[in-house]
Amino acid sequence: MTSQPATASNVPESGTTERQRDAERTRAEILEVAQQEFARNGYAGARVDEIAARMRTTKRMIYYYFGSKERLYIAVLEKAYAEVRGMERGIEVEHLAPIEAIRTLAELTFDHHDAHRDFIKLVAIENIHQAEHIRKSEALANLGTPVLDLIEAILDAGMASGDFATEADAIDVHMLISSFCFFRVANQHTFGALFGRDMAAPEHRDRLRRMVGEMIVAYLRGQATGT
Amino acid sequence: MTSQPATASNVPESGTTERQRDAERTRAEILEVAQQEFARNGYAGARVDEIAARMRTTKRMIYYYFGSKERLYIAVLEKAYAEVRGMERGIEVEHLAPIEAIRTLAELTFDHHDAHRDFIKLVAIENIHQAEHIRKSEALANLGTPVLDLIEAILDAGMASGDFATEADAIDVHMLISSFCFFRVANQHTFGALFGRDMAAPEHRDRLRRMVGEMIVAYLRGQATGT
DNA sequence: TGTAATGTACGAACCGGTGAGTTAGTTTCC
DNA sequence: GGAAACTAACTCACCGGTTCGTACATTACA
Repeated sequence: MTSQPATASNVPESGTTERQRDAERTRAEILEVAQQEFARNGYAGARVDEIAARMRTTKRMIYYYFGSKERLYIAVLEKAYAEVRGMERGIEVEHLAPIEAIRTLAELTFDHHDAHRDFIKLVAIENIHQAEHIRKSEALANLGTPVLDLIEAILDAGMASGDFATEADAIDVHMLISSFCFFRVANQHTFGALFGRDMAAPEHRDRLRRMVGEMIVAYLRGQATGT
Repeated sequence: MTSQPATASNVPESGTTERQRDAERTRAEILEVAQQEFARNGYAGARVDEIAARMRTTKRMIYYYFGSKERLYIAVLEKAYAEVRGMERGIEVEHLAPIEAIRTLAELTFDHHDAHRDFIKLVAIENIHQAEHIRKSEALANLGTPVLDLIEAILDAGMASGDFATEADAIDVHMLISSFCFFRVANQHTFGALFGRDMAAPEHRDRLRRMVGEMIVAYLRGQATGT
């Protein structure tokens, strides 16, 4: 049996020794490097030796802390999703009118995707594997997202004020926004190769950022004139 | 040196012997199985032995026909993209009014993504590898797409008739439509695991199909009332 | 002193790729 | 028409590097 490290939880407790804090730092460093390696090469393509080579630690320590390549990968996923949740909880749009609220939410989602390329790649990789690893993690299965409540509130306010005419579901709206932001980052390489347009370039990025906001606003206003 | 097969081109010529047609069939079968294997497991995760095991041919023959794992993968990509182009050329919406034309195009794109899961996965995989294989293929680099002309025409007609108020770029519009359709299929597993909603289930699929049409129409009509 | 952390070296399966020879369809030549 | 020559298509056995994972000894710390 492989022994497990002392700190089972990710939260550093108050009564920790210097030794434990060192170990926690090593753990975090492994996760950092592993995230890059997995994002760059996929699960099967990632090399444990390569992760070890890019750090001070040895491969032995990776197995000491995480037990297996798969558990390391799951730990990377959990950390990445935790960061996303944290970011989502930081969004503050309650003070805005519904139209501006949803537009701002869309643009912040856009920025968030733009700033977290590795996370996007991990999600894409995980989907290729049919989310089998996410399902193995109790920390991630059926997690939901804080933004959903936010969207729900904006939608309700918009319908009440008459700004929105389209009866929409919060998850659908979340998907509509996410899909655009996700696609631009995730598919930038094939898109660039096929259409000769680099969607990550500043001028395109800014235009597409405005576009996602206008798109969601136009959709929710909807029903302007009948078909 | 490894010898190359007789048929350098993919197009079966008229003066082919039965032997060559047999070989062509074997080639096609390899591509079919390889597409599944690559789509299921990614490039690094795919096993040449596994592809061989699922057919009558041996691994040696795969190397005889395609030379290397990478060239086989590229051949799979080329075939998949060729099918997409063929489908896109089949779209007929010129007889429709702009609004209905763009809505129909969006819904057909939706259907197409829904019906070609393997292709979606290949694109996702290729993007993880930063499209390095697509760039290695002369057949695929800077290819463009027939739909772009179609969208361009619809956009022009819509602006001329006054149905559309939003000045939009054809590539942007294509991306707006594609991103939604792509995301629903590509990310269905993580989305399902996180939100407990199976976007591939019939009831959701039908609603989302309508949604993509309404979204693009709403966006192009746009500018209903100022901010 | 006991336990957590770490270094070293290695095992064993896996996996992409190949050398070399064989079978059988096609063409050539009389 | 048919034997001989040619070669594309195919089989079999095998290699060598890679890669995840671990056994075991050792060190540093509480």
